[in-house]
Amino acid sequence: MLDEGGYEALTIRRLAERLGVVPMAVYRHVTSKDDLTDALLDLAVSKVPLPDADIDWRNGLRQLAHAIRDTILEHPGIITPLVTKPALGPSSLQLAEFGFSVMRSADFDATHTTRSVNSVITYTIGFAALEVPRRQAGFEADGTGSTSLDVAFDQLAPNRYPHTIELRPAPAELVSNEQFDYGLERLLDGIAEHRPKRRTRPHH
Amino acid sequence: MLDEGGYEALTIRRLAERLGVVPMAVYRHVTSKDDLTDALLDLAVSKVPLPDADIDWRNGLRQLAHAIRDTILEHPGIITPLVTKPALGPSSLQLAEFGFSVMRSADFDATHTTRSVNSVITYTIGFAALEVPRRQAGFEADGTGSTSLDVAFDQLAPNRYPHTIELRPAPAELVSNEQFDYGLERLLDGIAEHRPKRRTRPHH
DNA sequence: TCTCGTTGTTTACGTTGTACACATATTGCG
DNA sequence: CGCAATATGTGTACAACGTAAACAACGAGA
Repeated sequence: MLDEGGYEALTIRRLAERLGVVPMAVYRHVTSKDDLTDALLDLAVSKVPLPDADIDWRNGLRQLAHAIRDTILEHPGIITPLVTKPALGPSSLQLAEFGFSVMRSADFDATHTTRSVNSVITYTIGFAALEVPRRQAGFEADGTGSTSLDVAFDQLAPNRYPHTIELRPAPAELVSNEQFDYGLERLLDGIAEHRPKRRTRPHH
Repeated sequence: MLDEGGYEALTIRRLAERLGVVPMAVYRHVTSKDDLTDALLDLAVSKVPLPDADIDWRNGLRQLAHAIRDTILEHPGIITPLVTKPALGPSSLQLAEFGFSVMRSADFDATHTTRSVNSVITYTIGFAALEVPRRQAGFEADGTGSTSLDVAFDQLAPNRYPHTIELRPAPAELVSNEQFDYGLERLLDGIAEHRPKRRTRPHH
């Protein structure tokens, strides 16, 4: 139901109807809607596929970020609970654990490791969260050619938004893989700058 | 009302009561609650203070990011509509316009400019969005010493979360200025790497 | 067969957004 | 000034929501 109609489509009554049961019957299995939402959130997070454990740090974080974004885009309805709740269940921590692992293997110290992993995950969730409603609002190219964002651009006062008008980012650009990758790679670039350079390289 | 009790506290009926008026009277001024929410969102965004226009690109983007985060933290209730709606009103575009301006002045090309500004804004909103519920859930240090996240850590299986346990990020760390700044600076580092180096430097 | 825990049902309450018809207040104009 | 038109406030009503409380059917173990 979450995937089909977003979070607003998930109601106890509709869920019960789909199960061929009376609304209150649901409450024998979950203590509240909040409880149900938490479970769904953790379920979605648990479906994020982790990259191989022996991957190098940069590819590891990159693939992790892509896996997280892909999962969110497959389940757009989880965004509302995702940004409304602390969301640090076992599955979430498993994602962080993977990031910690690949960075420690690459000799990053504790501080850089925790902060970098958190930054990558935050960027990823933030991007995907903002992306979903924009996709739904039809920023993607539709047949007619002009999107709702195009219309907004046409009404901009040229003296107040000179660069925006000159650049005029294509609406589809804002929610593209390229835009996501750009920010991710710049973040990884910045993290790479602070990787400790070892003098001796023990080869086993 | 949004600032006091979050988005859930904002209801037409309570708003009407505060105005000393009957609920339906509100609908003479807004066409729907969605309409009201949009207006509040744009109002909040319009309060983000823009840095000086002649600032260098890196300080400009940094101050912009901080201003956005500060504003969100002052008005935590806007997060839900912020991530639920496309949110590209005039005020939002004004923030992007500022970013575009400082980067074009620093000789970044069109592609790097749009993508970098979007990345910084996305990271900032994402960080602040995830930060607010965590602050409310009491990740910040409370008098007793142990937070809800501490309790979660204590229950982790050591064989599945070895690095997480070893690193054991302090709960307050996750929502700190330091964590935010770290990711922001790494992103800016990465962007700086792609700044075109001019051969000739016209000194005016 | 009887008991008891698990699951489903019925009814009900309070809260939400808002449609619709009506009443009043305010403003602009001759 | 007085009247008409517009702007604003009111009363009532409805459908949908989450869920508390008491009750009924069920299946498994003794």
